[in-house]
Amino acid sequence: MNYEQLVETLIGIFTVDKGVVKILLMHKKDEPYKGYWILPGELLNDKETLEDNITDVVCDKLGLPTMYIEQFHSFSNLNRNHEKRVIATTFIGLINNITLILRKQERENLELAWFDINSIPKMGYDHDKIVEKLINYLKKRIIDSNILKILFPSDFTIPELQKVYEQLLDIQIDRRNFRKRILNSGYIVSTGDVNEGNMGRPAKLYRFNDNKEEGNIF
Amino acid sequence: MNYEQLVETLIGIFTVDKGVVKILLMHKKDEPYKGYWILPGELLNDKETLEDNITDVVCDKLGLPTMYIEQFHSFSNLNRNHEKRVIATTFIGLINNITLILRKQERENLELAWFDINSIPKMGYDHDKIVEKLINYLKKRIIDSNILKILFPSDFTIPELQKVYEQLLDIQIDRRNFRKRILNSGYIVSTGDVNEGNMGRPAKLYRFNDNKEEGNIF
DNA sequence: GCAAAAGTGTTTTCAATACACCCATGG
DNA sequence: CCATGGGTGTATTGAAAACACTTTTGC
Repeated sequence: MNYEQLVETLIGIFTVDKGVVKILLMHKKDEPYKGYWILPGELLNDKETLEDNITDVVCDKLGLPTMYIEQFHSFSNLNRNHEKRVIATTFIGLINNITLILRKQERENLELAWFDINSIPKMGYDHDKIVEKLINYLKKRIIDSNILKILFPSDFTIPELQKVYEQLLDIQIDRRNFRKRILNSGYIVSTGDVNEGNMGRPAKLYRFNDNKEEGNIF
Repeated sequence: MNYEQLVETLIGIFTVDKGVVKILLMHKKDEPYKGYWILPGELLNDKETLEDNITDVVCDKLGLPTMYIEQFHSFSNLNRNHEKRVIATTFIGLINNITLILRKQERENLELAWFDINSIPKMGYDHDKIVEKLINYLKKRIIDSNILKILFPSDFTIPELQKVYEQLLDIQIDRRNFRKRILNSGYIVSTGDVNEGNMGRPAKLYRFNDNKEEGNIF
């Protein structure tokens, strides 16, 4: 009986771009699954923790800034990799769009792309199932004010926030009631500025309140 | 660089006994950590999944009936085992007291014991930290009606249920309001029987409603 | 001046809270 | 008959839901 295992990490990195939730995927250039998309990740060596390893993936391999990372599920089906047995410990990463844009140009050579979570492309290995579970997990976590704070940096509008809610929770909320609830909750405060340049009346800008402790909105 | 890893599973099995939440621990009979308590578990071999492995632990090693099992966190600190590098994938198991008692006698030779989660004994390895996180996780999950349904089989009383709530969520709830909320929610239904033989007025017995879909109480 | 999107106010409804009293059993 | 624990009812309060109209911009 062999007890030695290969362990890999995989990460689903999410961001919000104009009210649309997106995930970062890598284009696979070699066989197997050439041309398919996969989650970024790396084999774990015996001198690093899972968390160190995934931080490496994010910063060194992908060239992204440090971000909020949370461990998710470990997948161990025997046939998830057809060549050898590999256990995957998966992570969820969250980054706001502002921080992201600053670094975007640095790695144009890497085949990375953001996908609307409602239009996931053809995925290699078992990554389609993993992505599906990651998205479901994000849906459950989205009511956490800390998660929202990470995805929405200063200067977001209430309608933008509402769009993400409705998308992830798959519900429709009355605009006026949404506004009232979120403002009364004390989780967000006005910055005093407005969002000009779009169609219609400019929206007021808000940011999450740092003085408010973590909690569930809704 | 070595990529081969030892992976173990560990499980925290919880039950509720007369309104007290308890966890099942094993007494370690050999060095290291002889005399300390540890979580049940086993090394993973390369022909089984993590879930198969932990089911084996529960059924074959511990002699317990099949139960509800959920994967929790994977721990990979380099020094969590001082002899060699072992990654632990942990699980939470839930079983109700009724099912449990039926099998209790079978394995009196195994040094297993149930501990009130407020009186955890001296634990080996990093299991104290793992137990703490498992308990915190259970606290968050306890509002899920499906979790409660597993822990409370048919014929529980409302005060029993309330005790567990107050214990885990660390709150005090007015008896009359608790009763109203839980009954109005539709999650539980009366069995028509009463719980005789104790001090005071006999309590009515309830069970979780199978026709009610999963949701959060409170 | 009109379409598009954002903002505001009022009434209703329902559930959570606070609170006091009565009931059934064992000793 | 009394101590112990369980069950019932009501008034109040607050937050969520339902609902229509006004404001600011770009074209």
